[in-house]
Amino acid sequence: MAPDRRLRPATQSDVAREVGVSRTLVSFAFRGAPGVSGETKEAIFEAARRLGYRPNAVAADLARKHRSAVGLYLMDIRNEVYADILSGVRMALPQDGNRLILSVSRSVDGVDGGALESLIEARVGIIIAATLLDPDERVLELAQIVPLVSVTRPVAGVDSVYSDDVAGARAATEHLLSLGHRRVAHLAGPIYDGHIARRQSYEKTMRDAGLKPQTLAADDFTQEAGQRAATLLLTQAERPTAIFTHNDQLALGAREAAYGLGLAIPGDLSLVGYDNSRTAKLHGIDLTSVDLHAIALGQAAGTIALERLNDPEAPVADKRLTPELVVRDSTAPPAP
Amino acid sequence: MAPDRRLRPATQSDVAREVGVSRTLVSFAFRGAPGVSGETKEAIFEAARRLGYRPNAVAADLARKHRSAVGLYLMDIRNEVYADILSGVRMALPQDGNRLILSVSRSVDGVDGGALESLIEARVGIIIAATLLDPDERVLELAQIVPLVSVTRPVAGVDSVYSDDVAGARAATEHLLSLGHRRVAHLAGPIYDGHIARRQSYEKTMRDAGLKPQTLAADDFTQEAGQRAATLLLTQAERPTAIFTHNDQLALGAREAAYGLGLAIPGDLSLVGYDNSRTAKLHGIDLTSVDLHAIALGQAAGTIALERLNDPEAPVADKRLTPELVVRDSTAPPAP
DNA sequence: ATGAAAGCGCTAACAC
DNA sequence: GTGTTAGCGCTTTCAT
Repeated sequence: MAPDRRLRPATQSDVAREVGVSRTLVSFAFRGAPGVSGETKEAIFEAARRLGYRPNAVAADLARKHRSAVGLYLMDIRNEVYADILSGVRMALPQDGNRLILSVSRSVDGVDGGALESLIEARVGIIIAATLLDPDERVLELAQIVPLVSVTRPVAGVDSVYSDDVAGARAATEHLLSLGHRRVAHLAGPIYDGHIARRQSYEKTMRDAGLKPQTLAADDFTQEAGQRAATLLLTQAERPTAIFTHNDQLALGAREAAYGLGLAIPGDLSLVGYDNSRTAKLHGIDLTSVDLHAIALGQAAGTIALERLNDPEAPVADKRLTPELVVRDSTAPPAP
Repeated sequence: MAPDRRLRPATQSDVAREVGVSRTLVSFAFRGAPGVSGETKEAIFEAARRLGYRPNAVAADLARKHRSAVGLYLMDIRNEVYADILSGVRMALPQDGNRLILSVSRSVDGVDGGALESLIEARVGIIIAATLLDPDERVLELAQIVPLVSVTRPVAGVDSVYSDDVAGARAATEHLLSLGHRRVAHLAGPIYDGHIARRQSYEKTMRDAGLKPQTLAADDFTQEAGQRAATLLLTQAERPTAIFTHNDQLALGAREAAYGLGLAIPGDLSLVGYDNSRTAKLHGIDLTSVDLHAIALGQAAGTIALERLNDPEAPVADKRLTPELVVRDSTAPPAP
């Protein structure tokens, strides 16, 4: 039967007392610091095991006046992109050493739950945030409180890792235009200052082609919101022959809306998403989508976070990756 | 310009000095403890705001010898079920008060990253774990180190909240049998002691009907693993006319495998998943699936966690919810 | 209503 | 190689 650690977890003092040495040695032993004889070390580990001692990383950070935990903020746990970013971040962090504390904003009910706040209170040393929706000034303020790496969105003066949304949205829009579409609509996410590059790039591309952009903002980033908004878009007098959406979830919603109205894809409506999620690849879905290389994004963010942790004075990082349009069967020339 | 808190975040002492009172009063004020005059309180909050003081929840926990953070372990961030559980847990936790620290096991690459371990090191007061794959004894050991609530899986002697997998798997299997299928296969997840109720229930249901069960374990819980395993299943001499899978991701993989082999669903193959995920509901996917009410599961777990935190001596909770089979177009009678 | 002092589990000089 | 001591930011008796 294991010792009952529930009442009072063993501490370094307990281990020290058990072995008959000072707390310092126990501390040194556990951190692999030099200056502990092999024998003592053995004895310490032995006693620690027996007592069920586990280092208290939190107290250690407090004493060290140095926060080793990295906080990862994810905007939307239901979006695969964020799972990929998490994966990437993990790859970049050393196996042990840095603890990773997660915090997600909206999960299904749109409840924020003070996700960022909880990271700050947990006293992480740095926050990797994907995706921040706040205005730039607010992000800068946050970065003042705790070092921040902004992922998927560039913020001047703050370490940023992102995909070139301008290029991605342009590629998507041009793909539709090159197929012969003229009434190409854009289904945007909710309006947030920091998240409008795709929309702007779409609108510019349309105007450059001499066409009138039509953007509709959904009230959320979810499939349901996409369905609601797309229904509006598709029941207009002159409905668009193609829709480019801010993300795949919105595209899937638009897809449901189209089928609900009896429209075929790509026969009556071409559809381009953004994220290149796993669902987009399914047989029968075959959604044309822009891949933003989320795993690479996460990896870069993790690396930058580590550097920032080690050197607060390092120059601000600004890393931009190039997205890639993946063409599938949801896009085709418009019906004649 | 905001004060630069990066160099040294303001502490209670700073605030106390600023106001000209003792640290104790600042502490009292921030916790709403009685015994601080209205005026002093005002002055303290004012100074705190000016200095950009933020309470250090971690240090507070240390001093209080009481851990207020609740840790949430999620097995698979790419599975919607876990996003729903997170939502439910959040609903149950009071807005402020308890910090929620997340930790996920496999994200995309199967890297564990010591997810549970990191929760323990973060010194959470209780861990809500969904889904633990370890054998019962190991779970009991863990629960010794820190109170644990097991979600989606019952463990004797440990607070548990789960869905009735036996009933769910039976309903799924019986549905296929009632359609007239006789060669019904089961695509299970990787073999873990704690996660075999669905498989066992399927096998029992088959035998009770006088049929021979055929179970194949995928090497992961992912769509890719499902596709690999299902390809094996479907290229046998006598291929099954129906497959019941451990979860929706495996079902989606089986779906890809079927299409890859030129088989129609449900014409040549009936398919039943588990989770009733959003993808299952998509037009063109229409996957028959078992809903385990993940949000309710999370809510119950959160409630139980709070109770356990307040009363370590409370009787062990065992809460079982009833799942529900949702029939869609992926199931039909077998071809004659 | 307010403050002094001890202590939470740990690290980090600095002695010996 | 080992021990002493003074914190880290906070809570909590116990005085005043």
